[in-house]
Amino acid sequence: MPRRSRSDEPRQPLSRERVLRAAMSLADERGIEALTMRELAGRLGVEAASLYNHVSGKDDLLLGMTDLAIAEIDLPSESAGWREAMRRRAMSARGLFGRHPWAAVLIDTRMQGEPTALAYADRVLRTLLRAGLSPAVAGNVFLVLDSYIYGYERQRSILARDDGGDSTDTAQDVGDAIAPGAFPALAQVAAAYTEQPFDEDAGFAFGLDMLLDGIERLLRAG
Amino acid sequence: MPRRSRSDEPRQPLSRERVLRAAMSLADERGIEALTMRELAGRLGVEAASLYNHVSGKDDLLLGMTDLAIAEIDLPSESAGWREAMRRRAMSARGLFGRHPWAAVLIDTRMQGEPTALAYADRVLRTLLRAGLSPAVAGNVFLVLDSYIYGYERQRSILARDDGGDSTDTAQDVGDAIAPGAFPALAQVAAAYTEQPFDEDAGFAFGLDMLLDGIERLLRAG
DNA sequence: ACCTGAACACCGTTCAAGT
DNA sequence: ACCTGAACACCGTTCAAGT
Repeated sequence: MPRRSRSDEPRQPLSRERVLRAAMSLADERGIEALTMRELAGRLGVEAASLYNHVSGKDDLLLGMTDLAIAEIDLPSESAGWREAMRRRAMSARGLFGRHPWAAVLIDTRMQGEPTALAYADRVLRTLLRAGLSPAVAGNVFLVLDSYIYGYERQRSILARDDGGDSTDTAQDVGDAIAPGAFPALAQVAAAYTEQPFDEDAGFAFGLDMLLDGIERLLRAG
Repeated sequence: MPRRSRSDEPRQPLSRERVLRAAMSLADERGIEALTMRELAGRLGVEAASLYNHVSGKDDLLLGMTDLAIAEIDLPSESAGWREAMRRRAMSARGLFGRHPWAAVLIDTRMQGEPTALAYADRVLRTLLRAGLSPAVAGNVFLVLDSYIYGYERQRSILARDDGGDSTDTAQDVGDAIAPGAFPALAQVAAAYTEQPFDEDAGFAFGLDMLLDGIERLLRAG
């Protein structure tokens, strides 16, 4: 018995595009671990086996989602200075993580030599080379910046996961969880964030600007 | 029919400790995705169901491994200066990732309020507070440093994964994969690393020192 | 050309039964 | 107290059969 597609939407033909978009929605709403071939097929009004006509397997599905996610990151503008370009792409990546919480993990684990990723890397490296860095240093700077951008999102999501609440709740929880006097430095920091909530965007910019300052000094020196 | 334990080792009684150690060995040798309850049980000469007498489930197993991994990171020495202490813990973490390739991912996804993790955080924060940072800034600095330390390992492992070879091979591959003239900046950087291999440790220290410089300036200013 | 139905080889986990 | 055997509810994937 064919499952009817939901509600009154006209039954559209399946396509790779539709499968990938549905997978992104499912991952957005229910988390990446809820994304199974069977669940995804159900949402599309189809059996799991049918998906294999449009993606070659789950790996290919995740790869396609990764590609679409990367495409959502702003490419650094050609005209702006390198610092503004790097800052914009960092902030744009953070926006992406907000819309698609699974994106950081998937880009980490699934990024391959897809055209979208190569084009993105080329644009970033071109900006750094034009700024005056040698090719070897430009590559290292790219690696360092991405380490921080993706690493911060991972750390942030860990801290936020402890409970569904904001950073004040997390700090409160940490403060409550530890025995009085057991971890004084940790307790002191937790107390500070209980009074004054941690600003995730400002906290990100704090480290990013340290790195950008370091690059700027490098350019002035050499 | 009971599976005999392998070779001529005397059959030791199972324990949480032995289960965790065997899980770490298995993950070291065959990768974290090869770690299944059934496979682990087989290595211990036991059925999968028996493991549940010593760990409450796979989550608990991964959590226990994470805890043991964190315990392998050197705690910053009490006597050394803050910069030396932060540098040493960063390098110690990189050594851990070399011994246990799964550690970075697991610490990212599984770290919780375990005593080992809390003790570690307390020690790091104490060092930063003594150096003269306010509690709120110390927390932010901790977050920024860990973002970079764990983020670098993730990026590094992605680049190294393309092939089993070293960075020169990766650069060669990237150079070969792209059509001539398609991604000129990327090609230029790839060419540079084909001539002169990328030094992963130096590349890590490059970004780490930028952050430490930033913290140092912060301390001097405030 | 695309979807279904049924199967396969795998998971993590539970639980009564053994010792 | 600890291990086994067998089952359960899930996975991703394959493939002959339908249309």
